[in-house]
Amino acid sequence: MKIEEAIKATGAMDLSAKTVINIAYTSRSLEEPFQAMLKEYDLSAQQFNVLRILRGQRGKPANLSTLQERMIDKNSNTTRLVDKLLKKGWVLRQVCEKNRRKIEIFITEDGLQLLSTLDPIVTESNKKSVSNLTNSELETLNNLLDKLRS
Amino acid sequence: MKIEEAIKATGAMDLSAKTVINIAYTSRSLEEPFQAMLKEYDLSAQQFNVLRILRGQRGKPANLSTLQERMIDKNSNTTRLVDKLLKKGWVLRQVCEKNRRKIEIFITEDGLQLLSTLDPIVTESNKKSVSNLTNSELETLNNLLDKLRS
DNA sequence: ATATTACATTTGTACATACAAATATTGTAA
DNA sequence: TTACAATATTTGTATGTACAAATGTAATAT
Repeated sequence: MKIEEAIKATGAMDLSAKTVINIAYTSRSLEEPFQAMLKEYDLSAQQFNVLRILRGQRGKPANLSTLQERMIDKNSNTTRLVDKLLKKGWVLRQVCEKNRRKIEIFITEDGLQLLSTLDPIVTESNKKSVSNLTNSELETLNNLLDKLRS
Repeated sequence: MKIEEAIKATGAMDLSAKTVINIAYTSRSLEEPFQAMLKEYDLSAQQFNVLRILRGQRGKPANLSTLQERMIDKNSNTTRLVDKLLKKGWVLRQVCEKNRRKIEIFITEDGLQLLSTLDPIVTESNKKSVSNLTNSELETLNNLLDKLRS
């Protein structure tokens, strides 16, 4: 469905506005079902994002600023986000010995286990999300988005 | 910048995952400065979205379910969102005479005035957001996003 | 050594969001 | 006409988010 119909726009939209809205709208339409799925595992999208970043560290700890830097949705309250993960036993938190201002955050075995359970579900969800486009179209789309941000 | 670099991914990402993340990431990168701009006018992105939908009604009232349906970010609490706009004098709310379950919401003159002030700023912001792409690329991008959602 | 500045995180506060339950109104069927 | 289901919105509660101020630590200059 064309974006104008999707949002039931009244008048003609200029190309820039249309594109900006299309990106936001498409993003939301993908996130909604994904977040609903995560919720069954007591995870928010942000928490999931943090767990994946921690797994990507392969044993190396991450501190809060690293997490913030890499998160898709930047948010000043990474502390409380990590609190939630800690309470559920999916991460560990300890003061860095070399620089006691820093906090080192690790993913736990339970956290890794949870991600393993989610991996196939997430892969399937992603595949389904983009199944209307061919690989070549997906490559084009990624290139355009990369260029748009550059 | 390629999305893998932007989020500092460790391993290779499959095309579906990459695309889904690219859309979310790009969307956020456009929203952040836009929301910061709106904030100077004491508006959230959602509130702005509602005001524009109401203007699009050209005098015809909208009820809550219409608003919800058309909003980019679906949200079950349109009531409270409208409360905020009401408190700032940008919308009016009255019970529908024909069906007293329904609430009719209108944009006020002040609300229209605010949007008029914002129009050129928003247009400029949108133009700047997508200035790295040619018109032809923008058309392609919109088509791909439309197709992805279809 | 002491003061100053920068850094990293936490906390307070206000606001936003999600979802379920409650309320009120309308339409329909027995 | 009463009861019941459907519709539209509001409210309660829990959780999430944004930003400024506070805290604690480290590095640098005086």
